[in-house]
Amino acid sequence: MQTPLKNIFPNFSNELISAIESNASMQNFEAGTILMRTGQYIKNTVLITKGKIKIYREGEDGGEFFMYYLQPGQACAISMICATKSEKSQIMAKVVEDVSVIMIPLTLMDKWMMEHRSWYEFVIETYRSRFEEVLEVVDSIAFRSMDERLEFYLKRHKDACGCTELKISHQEIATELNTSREVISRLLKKMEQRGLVKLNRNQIELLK
Amino acid sequence: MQTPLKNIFPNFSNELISAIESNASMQNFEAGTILMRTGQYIKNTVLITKGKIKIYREGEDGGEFFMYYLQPGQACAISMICATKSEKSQIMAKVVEDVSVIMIPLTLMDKWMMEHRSWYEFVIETYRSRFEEVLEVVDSIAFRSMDERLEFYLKRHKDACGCTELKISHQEIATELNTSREVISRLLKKMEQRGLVKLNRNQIELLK
DNA sequence: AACCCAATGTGATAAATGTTACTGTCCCTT
DNA sequence: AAGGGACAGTAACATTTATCACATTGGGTT
Repeated sequence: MQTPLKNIFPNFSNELISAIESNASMQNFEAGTILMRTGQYIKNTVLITKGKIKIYREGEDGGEFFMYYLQPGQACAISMICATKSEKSQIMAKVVEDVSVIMIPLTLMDKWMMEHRSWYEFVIETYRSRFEEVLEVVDSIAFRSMDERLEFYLKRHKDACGCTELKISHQEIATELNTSREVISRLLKKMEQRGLVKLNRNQIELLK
Repeated sequence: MQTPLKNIFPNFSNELISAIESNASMQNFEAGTILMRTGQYIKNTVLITKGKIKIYREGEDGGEFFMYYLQPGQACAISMICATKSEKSQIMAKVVEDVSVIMIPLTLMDKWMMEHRSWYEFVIETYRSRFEEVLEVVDSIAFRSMDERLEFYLKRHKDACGCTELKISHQEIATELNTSREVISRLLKKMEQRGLVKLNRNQIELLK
């Protein structure tokens, strides 16, 4: 029933795959589970083999600002970075689609860096791609107004789900962009008038 | 005349210091120099031994959004991340105080990860601290209004210069926060009325 | 069908931020 | 000393975003 690890992480060496299989534990979580909260200590590095996780930055007032998705074949960069020093998490991770994850203890994460070239490259590439993604998020809030940010948001969700119909409420979008529902409803209406989307109840169809 | 490398990078092993001294080149740049532009290919990892560098994210419209400072004992995380794949720079780096930097070729940056534990730890710690700093920047723009962002900005500049008198124009602050001078002038005036700062020409004195 | 409730639409208004225009001040250069 | 230019103060107005109030819609439940 399980997809072989080699398929999900094609760049991992066979030795690394063996090491993972004999040392790491696989766990499953249902949609809605909070995998990690801001401030919690990180004890494992997390690899995703199935499902989807959303990463948020939490505001002091309870805001949940959407940062990025984690998907199969990816790892949580924060858990890698913090793992080496057992630091506190700076982010919140929420399961949005039932996931299977591989938990790798801190000590191994560090040890494998020296032993497995393919692990080293995977970690570095994870850092790089997440850093870039976060920089794009900075762009979107630093330079753009809400209508452009909304389009950016929708595009990223479309890319993540691989479909054109997003099942998401205006309220949820508003929360994740740290604005209010009314603003999102109005901007979506304008986008509909421009022919960019088609609005249905609990669903946004992306036309372009 | 040179401060020994060991003083600036106390955690580097003696072997690593020797490797740096025999392989890397030291260069000096004057204040105002653009060390790296967005889109340029990165050929070296940069360590700072003297002076200060500011890192910006550039907007399409020419905006220069301030991200963080680089100071002696630190390295450019982007140059490390991108170095391994010779990627394009996602940021712009401007010298703000005459600097001396050590340029480390791509190949060595990567090679040393395996050979020198202290280099490995330095690189990982650089990633971690920069990632955290960028997340704080995200916070400031995602959750806070301009007056709080201004206070955050001033605090970071105070920390970087280690003094309470910032020599900076309102226009420069406005550019680096991607807003307009008038807004900054107004907010600074309010801060002065609240007793947080004292305003002089080309200088802002931080009182608290 | 009658009802409930979450989701959405929309107008009115407030607050924050951006823009324009103009003034004054200080410093440097000539 | 006179002129020019960068810097700063401020008023008036425009735009964007946030907030409040309330209406409407549609799906599910009883």
